[in-house]
Amino acid sequence: MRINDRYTFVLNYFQEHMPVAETELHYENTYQLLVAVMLSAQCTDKRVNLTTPAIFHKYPDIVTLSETDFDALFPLIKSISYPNSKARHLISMAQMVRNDFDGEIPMTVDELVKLPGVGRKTANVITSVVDHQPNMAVDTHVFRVSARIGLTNKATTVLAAEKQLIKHIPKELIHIAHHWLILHGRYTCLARTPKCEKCGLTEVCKYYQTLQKTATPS
DNA sequence: CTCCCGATAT
DNA sequence: ATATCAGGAG
Repeated sequence: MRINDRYTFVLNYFQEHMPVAETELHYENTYQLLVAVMLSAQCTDKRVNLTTPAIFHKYPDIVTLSETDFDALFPLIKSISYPNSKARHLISMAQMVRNDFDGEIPMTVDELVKLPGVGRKTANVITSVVDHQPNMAVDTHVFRVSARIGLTNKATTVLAAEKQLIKHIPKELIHIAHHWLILHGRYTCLARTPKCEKCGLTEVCKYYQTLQKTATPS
């Protein structure tokens, strides 16, 4: 199957079968989204959502977050993955936004990645979700699902996967396709035990085809 | 490349 | 017991 036909099939499937794609991180503004995404590294959204209400109550904006210290913030995120790194990064991030960006969270990838704790994936999420810029954030789900269903061809790095996805997905669909891939990965195309019997993409899925070949006949 | 690093599913 | 979770820094 040609690569363009593959993309068309997958995007049409998501368009018709995926419910309204919304991020499951809870947030009410750009500041809260940035904090939530920074906390979500190697952690489930569900667990992040358990911790953010207390954080947003105690630190309602960049200024209050920039004025706190490690010992005050750490207890609020100690049950998240990598709490030490994330506590330090959150405070340093808020201080840099105040000092170098006039207190406003920047809205370009190049500026966002200068913030401590903010990498390319987080910067792509912020600019895509908040400003609808045609950027594709490649997280663990997007990377895995894209490889399995053949949207990315031999991409060994997230950057290579990002470039291929950007090249083939229409600009106006990129930010929603990002959510489609995440939700598909989270609820159907699971990392360890994918629910192929509930997936409508098996006919184009390279991973599924391989499973059929190697399956021991019963 | 390694390290960070708690909670949950399998 | 081990794999995985909206990754990033050194």
